Amino acid sequence: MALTLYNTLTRTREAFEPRDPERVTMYVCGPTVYNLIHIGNARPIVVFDVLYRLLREAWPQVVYARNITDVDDKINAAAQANGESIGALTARFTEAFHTDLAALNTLPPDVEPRATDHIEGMIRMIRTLIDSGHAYEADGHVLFDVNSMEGYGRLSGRQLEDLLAGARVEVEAYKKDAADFVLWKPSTDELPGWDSPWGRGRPGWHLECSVMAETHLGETIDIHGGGQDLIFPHHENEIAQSTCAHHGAEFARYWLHNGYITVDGEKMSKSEGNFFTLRDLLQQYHGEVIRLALLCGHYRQPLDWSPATVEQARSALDRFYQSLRNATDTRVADSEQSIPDDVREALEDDLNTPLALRHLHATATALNKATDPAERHRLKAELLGGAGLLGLLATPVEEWFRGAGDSDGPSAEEIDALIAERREARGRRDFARADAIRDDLAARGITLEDGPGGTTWRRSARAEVTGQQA
RNA sequence: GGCCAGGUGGCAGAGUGGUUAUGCGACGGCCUGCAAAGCCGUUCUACGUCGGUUCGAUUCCGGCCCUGGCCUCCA
Repeated sequence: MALTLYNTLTRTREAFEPRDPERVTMYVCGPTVYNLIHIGNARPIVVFDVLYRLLREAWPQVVYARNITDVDDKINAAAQANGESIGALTARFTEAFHTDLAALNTLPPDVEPRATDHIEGMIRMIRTLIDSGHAYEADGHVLFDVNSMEGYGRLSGRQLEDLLAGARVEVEAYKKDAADFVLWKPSTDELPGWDSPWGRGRPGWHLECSVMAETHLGETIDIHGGGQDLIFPHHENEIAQSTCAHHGAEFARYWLHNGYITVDGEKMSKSEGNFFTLRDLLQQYHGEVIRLALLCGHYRQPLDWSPATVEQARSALDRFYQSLRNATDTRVADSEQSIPDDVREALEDDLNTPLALRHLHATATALNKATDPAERHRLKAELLGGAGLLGLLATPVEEWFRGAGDSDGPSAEEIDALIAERREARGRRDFARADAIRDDLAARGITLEDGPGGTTWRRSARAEVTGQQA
């Protein structure tokens, strides 16, 4: 497989070659579980899910780790604000995270380590860093000494002097250098804490990822992914910790970062408040619609989120599903699905999902046109296989059309009865009655389609219903 | 101030040194009792701006303008 990936570390596209072809490793930064994730948080999950699927096509074993951060000051604050225990809060939002992601048809990672299960490893790594002169204890804290490391700042492309010049935060007096970051900090009795050689305390943010990657994937991992906003300081600091703790061994060979979701051109972020939670979006749209919306643009480009973005994704999916619905004459077993070369090649080219979708559209068009049974079978198998690599078209066709839109419309039983009545009316050539039934259903959000195999129906998209009423 | 992305047709969004992206939308036709879906065709002379290189640039180089981001928690 000729996979090319853009590596943030070198700022170039590179041919991907796993360190060990028998065991490809990928680590993606997961959520801090203190609230519901928003669509911006979902983007990397979906993007790297596609990469995971692609890698699994080419290599026998891919180990994908995605962490859960369940110790963090934001968690402490949220628990206190809710009057809820920290354990209950993190359990609740971990569960919510899993539920929301399942709706997006993402594969579970092979390992989902939790920070609180790795405290021992963190303490061990801190000790190694202190012993090797890369960390120091000061005022109850343990800090990483950025000046002890050659090449600090390489990933984010910045010099220590620049960091100082731009520092907007008051520098703690105990830091030797303003850029030094916390590995361990003291906890009060009320806060979560663990005993350590430096007293009862809790880990700094960046440390957990270094330790969990080491524990589950080894000292050197192939791919490390996350959103662009993690490049600095999070990933920069992970590199510092891991590289120094492993005596210079390379931490991650390919660094991948997805672009932001924006709203009206501005970055979506929790602190700005301009975000949509995935939970809310799932109330309005099928998970596949949201998934496709995320894949409509290249992963490294910003993606502006608006109702139009999602409606467009829905239209595209309707088209794909319609194509499948028009091809019920040929059955494709799961084992018969095949990935078209052009779709695979588009994804191998730094995950060019828009180009892959273009090929999928061409496949759908060809399927709509094809008359030869063998060709129809092949095209349907390719449409399903190609879409499957993107994690799409996973919903049974009838469920797609009948379950879409508002759920408070007429029931399937009522619709079927009306269709039967209408068929009878059409048989009598009583078109006035037949059309009345169809118009009545249309007004209630149901579209009828008379095909060679009889009449099928679909729930109209919400926007269409609104549009007709307006 | 330092650093980094990006500016493509009505919208979304790939890509390429010379030949159709694609989807959505709009318009016309075929099909249909009429529709819907599908198919065919058309539409918008698309590539921020000014120079340069070139036989030829949206595509390479440089200046400029604009937008967004990072330098602080953030996917």
